[in-house]
Amino acid sequence: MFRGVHNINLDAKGRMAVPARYRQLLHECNDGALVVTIDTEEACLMVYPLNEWEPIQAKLEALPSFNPAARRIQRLIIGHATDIEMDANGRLLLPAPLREYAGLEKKMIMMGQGKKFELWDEEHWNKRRQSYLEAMREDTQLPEELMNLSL
Amino acid sequence: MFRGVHNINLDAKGRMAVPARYRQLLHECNDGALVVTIDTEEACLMVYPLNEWEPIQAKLEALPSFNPAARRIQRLIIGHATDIEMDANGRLLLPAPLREYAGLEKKMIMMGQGKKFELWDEEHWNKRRQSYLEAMREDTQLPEELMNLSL
DNA sequence: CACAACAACCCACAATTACCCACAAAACAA
DNA sequence: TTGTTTTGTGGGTAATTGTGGGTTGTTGTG
Repeated sequence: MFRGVHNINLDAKGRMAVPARYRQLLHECNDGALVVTIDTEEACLMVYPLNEWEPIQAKLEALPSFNPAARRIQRLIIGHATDIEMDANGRLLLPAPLREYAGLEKKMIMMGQGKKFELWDEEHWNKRRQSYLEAMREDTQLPEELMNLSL
Repeated sequence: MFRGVHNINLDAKGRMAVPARYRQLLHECNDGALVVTIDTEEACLMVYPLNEWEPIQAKLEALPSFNPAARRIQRLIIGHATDIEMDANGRLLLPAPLREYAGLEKKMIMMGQGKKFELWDEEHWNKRRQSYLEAMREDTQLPEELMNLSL
């Protein structure tokens, strides 16, 4: 289970150093094999350990082929999903097309989200966080499921 | 299971280099034998390993012969399906008529989609991707199967 | 039968990537 | 503090991969 934020720098080759505390964990469960893909609603990337990813891909593939919305999601999410591995130094090389999608250049944010990580451009995340906070304070109309949530 | 995007260049003879990571996989399961055909909804091509293709063709052939829509699909999909093989350098020669159908000239996209690959003209895919993303961000009315999907 | 068009095969070079090593910076211990 | 270990960063090099094109063989056409 991943959680927490980390400020990470991308180097000139597009590599990011995974925080040391996660390295052993990632090596243990999949020998460092991960899958990175795009988030379709936000300009950010999602990173899954391989074993967490596989059932997701299976579910997406099972969607009906002639449903346009399903095809759209398959093309976007499976289409962008790329296998990556940590190198000997605990770094991940993020594919150029995905870096471009999320606007990742140097300063970025790595955020634990349960079974996956999210990667954001730092500046973009700061703005988005701000707008999320504002939305929370205005929104009186939360969905049912949330109204009953007790933190 | 195929996934991920790759930028590929077609050479003057209409050949594309398969990304190295897939070559061994393709050789192992069918000795590099593939089937390429058209996608009827989009100007793109679909490439199947031979063993994945065969049940699909069988299913299409089983459709009722007197149903005009079925005949249409059979003619389009089976009609355009062509056997191809990787050459010694891991390249595929794409048949000229299919290249023309998908508007493939030089810069193209190869996209893993589960049991198959899709081939797109780069520019065409970029436009399509953009429209997919816009649809994702607007669509409030997703089909049932998708509403409950948790990624 | 001769020719043209095309496809298969081969080789060689260019470009890119993966792997490795070395150092800098930070964290921790004594 | 000072020394020691861990973590983060940069970049060189060798190996792999991508690209172009020449030559030979095959197929179809006039």
